[in-house]
Amino acid sequence: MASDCQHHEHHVHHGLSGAALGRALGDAEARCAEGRERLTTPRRRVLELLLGSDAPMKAYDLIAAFGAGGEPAKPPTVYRALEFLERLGFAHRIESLNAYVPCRIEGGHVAAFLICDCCGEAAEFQPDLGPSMSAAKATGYAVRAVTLEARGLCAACQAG
Amino acid sequence: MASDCQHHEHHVHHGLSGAALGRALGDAEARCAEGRERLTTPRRRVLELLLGSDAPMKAYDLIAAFGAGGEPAKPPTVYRALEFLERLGFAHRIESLNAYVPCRIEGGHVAAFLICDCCGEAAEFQPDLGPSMSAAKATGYAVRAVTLEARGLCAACQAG
DNA sequence: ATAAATCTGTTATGAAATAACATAACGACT
DNA sequence: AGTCGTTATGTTATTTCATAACAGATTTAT
Repeated sequence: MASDCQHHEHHVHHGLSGAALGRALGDAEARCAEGRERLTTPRRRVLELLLGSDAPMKAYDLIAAFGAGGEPAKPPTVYRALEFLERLGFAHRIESLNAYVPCRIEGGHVAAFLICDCCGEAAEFQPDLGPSMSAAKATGYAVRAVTLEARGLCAACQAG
Repeated sequence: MASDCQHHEHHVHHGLSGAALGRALGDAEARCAEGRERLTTPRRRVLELLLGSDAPMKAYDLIAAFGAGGEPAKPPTVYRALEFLERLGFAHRIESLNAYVPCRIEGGHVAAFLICDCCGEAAEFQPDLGPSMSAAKATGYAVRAVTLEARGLCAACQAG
């Protein structure tokens, strides 16, 4: 997390738990089945950890939290799971944080984030990239993926 | 660099040398003087390496290339210089590559890049972020900095 | 059943970045 | 010129992030 702030009371907590978490995992399972992909144990576990978190998680946070009894995972276990989750659109990597979040937006989309430098929250949103990318088209580039990360202060942290 | 391609003949080479490099360094020196900042020896050397390169450079590329006689720099030397160059707008970090480029656009601006996954070229351009960021405004975020990185294939690598 | 493909477990290593503290250079002021 | 506060550098060590390589297990299709 960034430079921890004092406004956490004001913050929406994104982490899922209980039935909501179960439903999200079930949805993921179903979407895997459609695509002939397998939500195996380590993949499911990493997704569960991401969905349960209120903030982006670092790879080594996931590694430490992986085991039910507190035993850490080996790094490749988690990195492979993250690779899978990203490929299927269940998770996104936030480059400027070296951290990961579960996807919170339905449907195929460009991932874009508003990241609070004070409390560490990362809010996913859907940018309208049409105008930005028309400049790119002119150069002849064939764009495959776009990363957009905006750093600043969330409403709660500005207020505090 | 990415998965090196065979089309390098088609590519524009961005690296400066000779008089052009000298002019660019002189400009930087002048801009520093205006802002009461100092383009010291290690800072100047790192900027020189970036300006002379045809592609984004990794920090450890810079570390290895730093010494005139082939002696590497110590990591903090280069990381501090990069921090300075970014702060003054002389260089940009490309998050999705862990690499750095000299700034190639005049005036204060948002840095955005088109990155070729084949040849490793990174073209800086000026995005129109108005529409994308109106969504952000609605959430109450105060945005301080924006990173936009588009991955794909440049014109030359599509052709080849 | 068996082959091909995919996924996992494990060891080890490589790459990227920073912490901490000592020393040196600069700028402003008297 | 001296000296004080500030800014920059030098150096050692460590931390953080990520992947290579290969053996073994599991799944899927035939």
